[in-house]
Amino acid sequence: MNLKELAAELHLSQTTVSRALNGYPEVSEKTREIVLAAAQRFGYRPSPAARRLATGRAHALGVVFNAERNVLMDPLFVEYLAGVAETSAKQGFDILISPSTPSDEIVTFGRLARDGTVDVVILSAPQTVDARISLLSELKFPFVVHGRPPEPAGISYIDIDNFGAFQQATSFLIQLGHRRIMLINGEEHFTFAQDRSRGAAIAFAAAGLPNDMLDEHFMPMTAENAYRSARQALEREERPTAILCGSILVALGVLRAAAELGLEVPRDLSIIAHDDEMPAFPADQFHPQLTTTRSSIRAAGTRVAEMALARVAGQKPGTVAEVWPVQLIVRGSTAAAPERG
Amino acid sequence: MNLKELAAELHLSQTTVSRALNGYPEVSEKTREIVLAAAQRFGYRPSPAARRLATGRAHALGVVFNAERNVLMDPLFVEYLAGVAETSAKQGFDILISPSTPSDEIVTFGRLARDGTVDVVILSAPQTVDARISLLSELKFPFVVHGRPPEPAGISYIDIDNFGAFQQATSFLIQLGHRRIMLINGEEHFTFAQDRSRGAAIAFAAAGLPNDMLDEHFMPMTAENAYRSARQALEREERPTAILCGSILVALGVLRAAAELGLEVPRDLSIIAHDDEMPAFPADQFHPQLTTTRSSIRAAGTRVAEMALARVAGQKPGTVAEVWPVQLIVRGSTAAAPERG
DNA sequence: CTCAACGTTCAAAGCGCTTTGGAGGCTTCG
DNA sequence: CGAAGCCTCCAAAGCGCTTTGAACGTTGAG
Repeated sequence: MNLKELAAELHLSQTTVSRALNGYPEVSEKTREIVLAAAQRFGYRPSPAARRLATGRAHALGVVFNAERNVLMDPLFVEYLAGVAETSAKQGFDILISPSTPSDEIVTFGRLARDGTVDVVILSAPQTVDARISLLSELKFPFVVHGRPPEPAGISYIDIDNFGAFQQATSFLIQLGHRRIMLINGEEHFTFAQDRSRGAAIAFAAAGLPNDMLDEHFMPMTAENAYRSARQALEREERPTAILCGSILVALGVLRAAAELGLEVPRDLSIIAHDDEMPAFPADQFHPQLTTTRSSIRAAGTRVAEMALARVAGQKPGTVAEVWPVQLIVRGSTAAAPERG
Repeated sequence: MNLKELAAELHLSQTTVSRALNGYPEVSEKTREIVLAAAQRFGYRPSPAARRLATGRAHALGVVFNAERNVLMDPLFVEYLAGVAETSAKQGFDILISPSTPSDEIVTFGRLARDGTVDVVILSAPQTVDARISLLSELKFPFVVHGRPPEPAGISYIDIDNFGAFQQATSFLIQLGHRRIMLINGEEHFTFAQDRSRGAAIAFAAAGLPNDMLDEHFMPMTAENAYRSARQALEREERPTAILCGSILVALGVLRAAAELGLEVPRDLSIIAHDDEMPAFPADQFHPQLTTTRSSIRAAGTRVAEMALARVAGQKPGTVAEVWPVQLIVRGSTAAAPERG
């Protein structure tokens, strides 16, 4: 059943019926009720395609799915998507996943923006030089960012306090007597990796320690990469006594390296990992339970979707710039630094 | 630039231009070339919304994202989605993710089918009694299944040989002298769990062993659940000497349980896990490296997307019914059963 | 009593594309 | 030479909705 038929059924014009259904004021309450009742009764559902054509708004929100990056980075993505999905569903917005390879990612964004298949896009994991942001800004296409844009002015974003988290974690380790600390960070070109790096550096500076005691490594945060780096570092004479891990997966690799070398955590090695709360890998289910800096990526997903929808509803870009605190949760993977041998 | 303008520019009718662009035969090669060149030059891109309205086809493929289920089940989902995304992108199909909770999942499917926002839906993890399949069949809405439908007749699906995989794995363990074998399976209502169960049972029967030696547990396949079950079982007097794991995550939990109890793998306990090839957790990066039954969930994703697109292109349902073989890869987590104590 | 103003409703014109039913020109064949 | 047939192309009618501009009755002020 379409609008025309419904209108005919009611002996009203399409105009009136349309307006009644969409809550416009220029229709009397009595008629509105009748129309709504009839719509209900006939199970009328407006055609999204027609509405889209007529209004020019897609009622959809775009997420670019960079297959390679996501597969590397995250089981996190599911959790994040769940958050996005949740709120957007509430508002009846569809979520369009546009696949892309790193190379044609920018093309994909361009297409999304011009095609009108979505009204707004969500952009994750911004980089220090981010062509996607430049492009969308230039096209004046609505977007919001999950993570810290390199130049946040005039951009709505939400991020967790990566800087604070790693500063706090590093300070904590220093207080425990650790001096040779390894940081297994994400790839250098991501802003979150930079923030974490700065956080750790500041903690060293604040303690009056030379920052060459911080052994920092940038890499895609997989368990395997982490394993390799950790193993190599732990085999050295002057091995680190603590390792800061960019994610739970990284911690997994580090734990394996330590186990293989007969090092006991936390006696011989302290570990702190950042935890985005993947339900599949609860930090407290490890052995030993992991000390973490915790923030919920799912909550971030819901919030970023809200922002995206607000943006569609007309909210100015740059209105929202939230930085969520990150909590240091001390569990069993950290201890005082071992005595000098 | 829209079709009308392009046509005017070329001094041709919209009809001709449209046909030229869409490869219809009733337009001369010469004109077609001119049109294509002009379209290229002006950067003309047809409006998806208009096309959708005119043709009634959405050029999109639906994946229902059951937040709760997916979050529990899988980091796999990302990998799967990557596969789907890959092929659908090639054909210019969008992917629409429809979130749902378990309770309104069926409503979501109904809406998708009736709204015309997608042309076909992909359905994963079919259950022994599956309301989604019933609904879509009844509505005569095109769909394809990833996994084994309870009643496969007239349904296009692709599945891996869960039965064969677990039969093979179980037989292998029996040959190694294991008798008390534990199976940590997925939830009972999934067809894949049933198939795996049957596979293991048949292996016992074939070896002339009573099947009460198979200690089978059904549960959501998280590391934590697995840890709990494994720990409990391994603490018993008559503990299992081998554990079959439904996924790599399950193996992770089992490994932890074994480590905590001081059991060495594979000396005291053999482990075989099913491996869907999550890049984040390569089975050969565990310690010890895991013996697995392997199949690529990503490849399955690409294939199922192909099927979905073929279905849209008019292929009859039930045309495709592929069951992919699963390979047993023997690595370091399996060994001969320990001597009777 | 007249006219302006208001509250409701409507007819019709899009939105940008596809597709039906011809129309015109050119070739071919009886 | 004329009719049939083919190849190209076109005008116009939708697809199902929103939205503009106008019309209609009713009311209230002057």
